[in-house]
Amino acid sequence: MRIGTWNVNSLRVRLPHLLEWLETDPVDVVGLQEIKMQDEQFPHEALRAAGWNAVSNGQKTYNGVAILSRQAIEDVVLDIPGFEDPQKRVIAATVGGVRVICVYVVNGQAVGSEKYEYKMRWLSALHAYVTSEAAQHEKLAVVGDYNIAPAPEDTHDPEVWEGGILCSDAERAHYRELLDVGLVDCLALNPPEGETRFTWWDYRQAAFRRNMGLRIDHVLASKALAATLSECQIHLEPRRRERPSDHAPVSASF
DNA sequence: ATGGCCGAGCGCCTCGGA
Repeated sequence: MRIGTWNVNSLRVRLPHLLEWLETDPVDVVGLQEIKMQDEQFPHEALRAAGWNAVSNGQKTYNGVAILSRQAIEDVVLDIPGFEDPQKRVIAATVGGVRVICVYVVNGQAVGSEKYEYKMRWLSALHAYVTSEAAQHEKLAVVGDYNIAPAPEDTHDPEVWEGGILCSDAERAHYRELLDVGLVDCLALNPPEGETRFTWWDYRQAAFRRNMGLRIDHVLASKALAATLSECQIHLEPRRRERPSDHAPVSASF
């Protein structure tokens, strides 16, 4: 099974890119982030016509997540149970015996800001949720836009990024805590062969062409699942298109 | 050209993104 993740930055704008990518690359399940639309607007028909089932947890303008699968989608849970949050950032479902949690982690804006404090609280709640899910599902994948670059080499310029937002010690401690639940960072374990380790590039300053990026989109897999990990990919084709998302899709094969 | 982004909305500026 190949499991993917992609922050599409508006599904309305990116639907043609998504359909083309799904046709080109043999993923079986994919988590989407920043769909930026309500569930009523979700393009179920276009996806179904292309052979995809989908469940979404959407909201207007901001955030919004979804899971797409060729196989049947079961046991859907929205949000982090027990954590009060108006922002739609989490959706979970079971596909082919694998529990998949799709997350759009809070950005946090600046270290020490109000949004950063929200990010800290949010990550604590995610940790509790993932701990509980890991206890119930041997095969678990937690995929998404984590808005955390786990290590200095996950930024194009540590001089600029170290200690700042996405790279602070507290954010990285939260990330390690998730791994300590018994999850493996698939891209870090099995880096794809190719020109980059990054998954996001700013729209400004020709950052993609110059490979000035960050590795912030991750596929985390439970040890039982990671034991069968064969290949990871960062799909650069969609990032090269006209009017791209600023994130590239990432996938891991099990 | 060493750079000056992009999506959304009660839109023509502001917010949020990372």
